[in-house]
Amino acid sequence: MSKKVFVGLSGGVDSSVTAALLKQQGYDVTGVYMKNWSQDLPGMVCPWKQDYQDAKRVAVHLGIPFKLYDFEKEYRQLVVDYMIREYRAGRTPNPDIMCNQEVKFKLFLETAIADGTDMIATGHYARIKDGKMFAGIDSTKDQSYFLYRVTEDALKKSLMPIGEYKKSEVRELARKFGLATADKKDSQGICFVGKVGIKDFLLHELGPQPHGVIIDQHGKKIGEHDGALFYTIGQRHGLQVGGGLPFYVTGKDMDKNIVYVTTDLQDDKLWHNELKLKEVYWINETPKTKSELQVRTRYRAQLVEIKEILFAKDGPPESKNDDVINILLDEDVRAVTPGQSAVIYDGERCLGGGIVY
RNA sequence: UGGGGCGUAGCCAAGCGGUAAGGCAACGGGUUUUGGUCCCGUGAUUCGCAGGUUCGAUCCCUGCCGCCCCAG
Repeated sequence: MSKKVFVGLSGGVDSSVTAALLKQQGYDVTGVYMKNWSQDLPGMVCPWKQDYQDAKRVAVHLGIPFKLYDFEKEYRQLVVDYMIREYRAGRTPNPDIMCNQEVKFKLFLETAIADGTDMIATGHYARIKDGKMFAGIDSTKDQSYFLYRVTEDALKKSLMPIGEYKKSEVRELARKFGLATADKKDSQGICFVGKVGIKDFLLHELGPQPHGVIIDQHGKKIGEHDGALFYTIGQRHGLQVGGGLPFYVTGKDMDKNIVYVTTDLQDDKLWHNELKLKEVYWINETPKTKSELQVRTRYRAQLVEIKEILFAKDGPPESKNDDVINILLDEDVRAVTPGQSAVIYDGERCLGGGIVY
């Protein structure tokens, strides 16, 4: 009897092709639409119904069973609340990483297993071999960055067939399979916030924030902001201040409600050759200190060579000793941002990573 | 109320007699399963105001208004 696999169908091309490929490979495939968010937001109608229908259409076309898992409550709690909490603390979270860690590869996996499947599958551009994770073949679409907090155990029960293909090939396959989603535009932005934009979403959730001052590299006040929590390190637009050169955010003081900026692209405050990470997670074994490793500080960014990893004894007060590390780099990296993730690679292999603090 | 300088789009800023550069911001679009970055596109019938000289003025002259600096 063939292996049972539940494929997360989002209504997009990638997951559609994932299901088609697995079926072609002889798996006993079931399509599952995860309903994580359905609420309309000011200026945007939530596309979940459309996505659900597209997912169902694909399932029907492929002749596979189709299910709906309603995770709205959990998603709100695990992903959205986390995101809001982080922004309030002045950090810049990555909700999609949290979504993969807590929802797709934990809640969905557990629910699906309990529902009788052997494995799950998703339309991620990454490769899994023996519980190890590797970058997708298409380096321009590689999504392993978003998956570094998925456990080895979960990976062993997961399939990501799309990781073996380039995006253009996936589109081609979709057409070949006759999938309705073949030419559907790629989704972007946080899945649920979508077109609205993070600032509008936070404004909607938290209401107007106290305004404060914007101070440049010379200590001079150059304008006012409408809430420090809306701004992130490295950010250029949205400050509403002009004149001469563009301003980039270099830091924030949440207590004083100050946003610091600079016009100097070489400003020391914009560049770092050391990363302090907390909540460090290794997918498999903990690597040796001085191996030849690389790190990525944002999605699709170039890998940067690591000079040394120091397993720190002290970290931020709330963290345990063994999940804090310092990474020394060979070159400077721009706009290292607290709350964001730094993901560690050994070439194509994704080893794990941590959260900048 | 002696001397000097300046007033060009929301901001910075070139032009100094020939029919308004550029940058920032903003807005629109593109890239992107986080935030951000990045790329492309869009602005003044008009140059503080009022007169004058000239074929023609943002550029020259006069007056007024506003601002800055030095000196009292």
